[in-house]
Amino acid sequence: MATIKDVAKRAGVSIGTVSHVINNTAAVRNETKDRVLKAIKEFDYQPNSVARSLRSRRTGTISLVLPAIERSMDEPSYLSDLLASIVDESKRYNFDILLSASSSEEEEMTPYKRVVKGKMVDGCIITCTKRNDKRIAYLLSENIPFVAFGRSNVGLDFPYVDVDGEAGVYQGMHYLLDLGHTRIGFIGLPSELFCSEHRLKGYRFALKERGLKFDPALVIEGKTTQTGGYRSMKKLLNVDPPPTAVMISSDLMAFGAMKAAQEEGLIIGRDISIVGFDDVQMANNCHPPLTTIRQPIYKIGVLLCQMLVQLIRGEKLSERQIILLPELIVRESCGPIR
Amino acid sequence: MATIKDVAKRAGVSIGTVSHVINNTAAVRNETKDRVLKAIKEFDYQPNSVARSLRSRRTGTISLVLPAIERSMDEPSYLSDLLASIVDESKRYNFDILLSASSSEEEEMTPYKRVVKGKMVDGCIITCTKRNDKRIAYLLSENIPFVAFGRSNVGLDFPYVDVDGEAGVYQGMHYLLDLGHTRIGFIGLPSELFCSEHRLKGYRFALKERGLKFDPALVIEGKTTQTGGYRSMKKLLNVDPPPTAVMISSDLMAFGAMKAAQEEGLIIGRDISIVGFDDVQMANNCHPPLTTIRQPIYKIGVLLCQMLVQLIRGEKLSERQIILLPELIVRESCGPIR
DNA sequence: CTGTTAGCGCGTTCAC
DNA sequence: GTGAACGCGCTAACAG
Repeated sequence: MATIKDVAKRAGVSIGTVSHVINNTAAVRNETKDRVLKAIKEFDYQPNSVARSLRSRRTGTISLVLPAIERSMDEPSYLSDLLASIVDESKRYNFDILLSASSSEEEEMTPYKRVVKGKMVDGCIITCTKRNDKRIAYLLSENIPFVAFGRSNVGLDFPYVDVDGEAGVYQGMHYLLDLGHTRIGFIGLPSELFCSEHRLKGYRFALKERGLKFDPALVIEGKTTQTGGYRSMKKLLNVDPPPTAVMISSDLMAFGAMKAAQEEGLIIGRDISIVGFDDVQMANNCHPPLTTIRQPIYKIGVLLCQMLVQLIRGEKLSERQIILLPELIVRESCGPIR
Repeated sequence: MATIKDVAKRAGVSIGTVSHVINNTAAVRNETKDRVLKAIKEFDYQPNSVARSLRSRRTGTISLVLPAIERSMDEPSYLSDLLASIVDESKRYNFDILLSASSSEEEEMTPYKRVVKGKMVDGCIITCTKRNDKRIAYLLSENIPFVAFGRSNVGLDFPYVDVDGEAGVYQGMHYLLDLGHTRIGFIGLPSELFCSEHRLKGYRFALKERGLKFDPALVIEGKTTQTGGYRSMKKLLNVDPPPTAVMISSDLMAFGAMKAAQEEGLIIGRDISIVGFDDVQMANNCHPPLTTIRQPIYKIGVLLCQMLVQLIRGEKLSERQIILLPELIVRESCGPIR
């Protein structure tokens, strides 16, 4: 494998000069430049990025650690969509993405220490923020550029992009209430996820506003999987009397819930109304198409990237905390009370 | 940031000794070892992976370049599922995944050169193999460990895992023919994808076997997106007479096709039968659930990882080329001819 | 404009 | 058992 030395020798110049023409870091006479370029071409020379990173302290790589709680990416959750947009956007800044998996909840910090402190990446994006999220404190203390998708309860100032989950759920509830539903179930996220409480708050607030009383039997906390949604829905349908509508905290769970309802012979949008949260791609492609609260996930990925890149470049963020408003997308999974 | 030097100084030993205790590469007296370990803990020292990679010529990272043809990962194609399994499996070998995006068809090779020749990764997985795939020749010539998901027509011996697309489509066709369909459409993949021809072959073969003649009007080549499937289906439904069943080369396209058919007022499984290919997660969750040809994608990801890791370790592959048999999964998107 | 040189942080001989 | 010294390939000062 050719190194910069070989190129220098072939071109009859010093390695410094070669470096300069590669990085355009100093003016080089055209003639010499051409010789260098020619040598580079001849060897099909490619600079060793590892050596380059060691020297320059930059890797051109962003870390994304997949949370253990997500059971990796087996299911079409928002995470796939987010990753898609991050991949797209990071490309624009010539960053690659280093995907690591945390094996378990306890070892949650291991990949961060290895990847981040080991200097394999210039910064990282964290998702799925939790209450008392250890990662945030760690990254702040180590002074590593990072951006979070989601707020947290740690009393720390850190850059994030989040969606107003309370407002989102409130919109969905408003819609269901306007359809005449009064007995509305709620399938929530695991309480360790910080966003779970916002969504629940939106549910309670909408209820309260209409003078409806909060019935704990109608509120279930499920795992963030299709199976989690499926099971939660089954439970909800066994409540007496069962809800006529259900607000669900993620589309993924909503898909499972739809399946559960259909198994019970219910026609979704007629016998039972369902509102999801996320608006993942598939929400528009299932049958019936799912009415849901759209997180502008593509935009979120774009913002996360842009902010992180700014941070990496040492620029100051114009907006350090961004909260986006979600939007109700009406499709066909809801109907009026009968 | 603490380096190995700091640790050595603190422990009152040389950096060589520290290196030995970290890598367990020589016997160190227990007492000294403890001192080193203590110093490591005190500094929360983490070896610099970049320096380590430069020296050892290993990065512990696998490359996956997202093909430009897939329009990244915006849609729930097999790629998401494959990535999920690769992430899971690579974790078992302590490999991270470097995700890069190729910006355009012409610059297809750029990310490979940069990432692979730049020594950022120990090996790579390529997907979406094409006819005359340049990447294969390149990686072979550079002697880089790699494994492909998919065969190619290049007359080269390279390690791959693939699915027998011909047999898969044949199974689907067999099923449709047994339901009494004789006018069966086919939505194929872009012909640049090498697997497109196998699938078409399965279609033609099944037809021929039953003495049915091949009607070019019923065969459409679409982009591998939902929109591609949607458009292809619309075209197919405009053929006179339209097909009563359609064999589609990917689930993603099938989802789009289902939408197209439903828009025309057709009941899928009654008015028109649809068979997909892949069995992505959503195939079981759409309505009606999609009858499809299952690629054992999780297993494929696992095999790809295992083979690549073996290659990286310099071991010989027991099986250098693996072709898996797909399986017909009968759900509800097909019905008998009426 | 071009060459020389000093590290970046670590692993690895090879002495001791 | 332990330490000194070299070099992985490159960038960035600085000198000329």
